[in-house]
Amino acid sequence: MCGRATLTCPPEVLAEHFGVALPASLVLPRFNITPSQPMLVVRATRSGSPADREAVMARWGLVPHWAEDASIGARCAQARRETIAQSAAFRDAFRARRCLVAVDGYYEWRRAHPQQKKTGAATPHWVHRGDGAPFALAGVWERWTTPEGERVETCAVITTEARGDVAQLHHRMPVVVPRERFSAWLAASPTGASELLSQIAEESAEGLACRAVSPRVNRPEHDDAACLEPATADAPLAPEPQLTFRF
DNA sequence: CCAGACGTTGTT
DNA sequence: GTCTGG
DNA sequence: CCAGACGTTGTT
DNA sequence: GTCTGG
Repeated sequence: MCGRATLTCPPEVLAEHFGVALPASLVLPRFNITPSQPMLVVRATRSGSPADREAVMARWGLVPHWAEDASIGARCAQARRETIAQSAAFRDAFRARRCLVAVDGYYEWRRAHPQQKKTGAATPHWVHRGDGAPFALAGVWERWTTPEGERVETCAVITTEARGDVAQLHHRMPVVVPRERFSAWLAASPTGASELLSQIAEESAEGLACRAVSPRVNRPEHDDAACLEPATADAPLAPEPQLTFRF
């Protein structure tokens, strides 16, 4: 879950919402952001006050500082809330390098029936805020140095048990940080971060809406507004339990 | 002591 | 089936 | 997350 | 880098 994302809102909306200047390398709009691609992340500045933030682009798929090659990043696009504080790959970042991953939606694929594994019958859904605002996924970031000495910034999104109506889509969901908790999340002490994360996770479904969209988004090279087209109601391969436009 | 893992998803 | 690339 | 590849030799 | 398994 949460293995694709969107960032389609105007840059001035993003800058205002997160209280940052946007990096020059940010490309907008994005309708199909995949793991391995740059994500917009907001973090505390190196020596600034808790409210002092900066935005940078970080490759989606965290690579721990001790990794010998970057391949582990392919399996570290998400970090489980339940284990992040103990896991070797994520715990350092969780203590010292938490961030906000800026999105205005993410995709969730839902199979109507368990039997539909190889049949390509998973339907993509776009999860977004009912009010259309961008929002923040709880994340962590790392700086990895290649054998050649090049520095690469990477990030991961934290997932938790699905809450509320989003649970109808999937049993996991990203942790969503409400705007009033931005500073607390970025500034929490290493010990306080776990407690805060649990609190934030409980509220993660609030304000989210969802709609079934075109399978066009399945292909990572499709990065355009057609990905958000509502799924055509005809030719459903299987009856779906009532779950449609918005919660 | 050294060697080897270090992660998530989903699916059965 | 499993891994890599996007 | 899904899509697509998944292999070797030799020869041009 | 650090922990677990042998």
